[in-house]
Amino acid sequence: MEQKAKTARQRAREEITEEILAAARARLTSQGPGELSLRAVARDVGMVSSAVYRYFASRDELLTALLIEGYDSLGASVEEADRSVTDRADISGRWSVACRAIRSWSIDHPGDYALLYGSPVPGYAAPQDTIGPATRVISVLIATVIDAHRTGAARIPSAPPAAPHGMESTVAAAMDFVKSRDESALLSDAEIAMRTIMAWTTIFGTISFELFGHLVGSVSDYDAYFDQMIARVGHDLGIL
Amino acid sequence: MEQKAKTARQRAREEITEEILAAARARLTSQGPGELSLRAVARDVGMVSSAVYRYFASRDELLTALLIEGYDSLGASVEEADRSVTDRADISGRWSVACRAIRSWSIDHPGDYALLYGSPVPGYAAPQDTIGPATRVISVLIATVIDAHRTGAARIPSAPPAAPHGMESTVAAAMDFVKSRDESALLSDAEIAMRTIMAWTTIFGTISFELFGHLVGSVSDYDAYFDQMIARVGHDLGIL
DNA sequence: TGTACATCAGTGAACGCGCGTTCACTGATGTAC
DNA sequence: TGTACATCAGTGAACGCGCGTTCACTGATGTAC
Repeated sequence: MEQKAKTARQRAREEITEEILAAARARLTSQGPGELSLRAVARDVGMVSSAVYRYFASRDELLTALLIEGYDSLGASVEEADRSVTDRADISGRWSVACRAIRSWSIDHPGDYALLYGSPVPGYAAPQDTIGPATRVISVLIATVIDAHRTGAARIPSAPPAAPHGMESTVAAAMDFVKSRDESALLSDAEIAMRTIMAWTTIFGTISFELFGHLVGSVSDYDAYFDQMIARVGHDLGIL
Repeated sequence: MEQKAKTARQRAREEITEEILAAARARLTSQGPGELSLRAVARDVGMVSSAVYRYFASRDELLTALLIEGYDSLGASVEEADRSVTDRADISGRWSVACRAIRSWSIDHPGDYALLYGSPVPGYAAPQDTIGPATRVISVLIATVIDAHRTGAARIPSAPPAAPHGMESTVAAAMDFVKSRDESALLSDAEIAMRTIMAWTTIFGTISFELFGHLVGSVSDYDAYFDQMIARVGHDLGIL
């Protein structure tokens, strides 16, 4: 399939596909994904609406491509941020850099963020292809947690006295997920798994609250708040 | 303004206003708020689309009414749950009952939840009238935290070593909010304020992740997970 | 208690609009000989 | 290297649709005398 020289047609196709996606993503900034209009996107790109059908079979297929591109873009940002910490034993550095990368990307791509983490588009069900890209962020976080325990830098958090008993089955899915990726079995401690999911949820909950306007009366300095938050979440998780 | 006997007209107006709102809320379950169609709502109620304009001046006004109703409905549920704990010194009981009430309401009203806590409707800015109702939930949580400290049942959480210094201004808005409600100044400890906002954010972050499908591969038992989560969040906050 | 007028809920037609998708077409690009 | 045919990107018209909102109207309800 791989050819030495791409034909002009192939090159043009790839470029225009990207142009359409870029225009659609730009539209998402001011419009919800449910209202995303194929005709408007076509207009932005400078083509007639029917021409888009040479690239995407339907509006839903465009949405799917946007979802995948979005998860991949966010995932790549976070992975790159993590990789930028050359001292791999610097768990604290890796943690804050990764968390901040999530937030920075979200602020820079509010439209994509709403598509990925806002209310789902009614009548649209994301296909299987989106699952892989969607797990890239949590995978970086999990890897950091696992490394923290490998190097002995982490405590295993203890369940608070008020917590209900018997938690293994609650987070079993997460532990299976980690095991399936053969990341050793260190996350097989249920308490670590629990706290990792909580951390992940809190990070995105914070970003959603910030972007969707729920922190307006409560937080004065979003940057500072986020840094304070991830320090506490990392601490509660046992890695800071 | 208050009259002894309402006229038939007045009674009908109130009832039909409620019918329209109920139909709109039902629509929100299967449609995003951005796609909410006035004509569809009118059809559901059994009137012609123009008749709705006797009750709401525009689609935006309908949305505003739905927002207020939604926040009030959620707020009332949580307040009632809190009130149901007769032993006011039972902080643990009040905490879990209130948190569970938030989740129960959300699961029972997924459409309203998406309207309140999902991506904002593009091109629609919520007016001032929604602020009051929107603060009812956090007010219940804050009251519990304050009572926990009043009765001496709570610890003041300490900032983890990794946390950046100087946090007072970060959560100043929240502390002002509490002070303005004259709930004594006990939340004026910045660390408590910080942890309270984090708890609030985590609770809604969890519900959003659950309802929007992000926990599918990670959590096996949502009920159990939620209970485990609020136990830990309450502990981290110092009240459990 | 009865009449005259004012208020108001609901009707139905109409407005101008943008939407997703289909289809027959034109003309440029690519491929086989 | 040149020609003949196949592939494919983009056009423009058309389809049927639902939308928010306006408007003149009818008939029921409410109010003042």
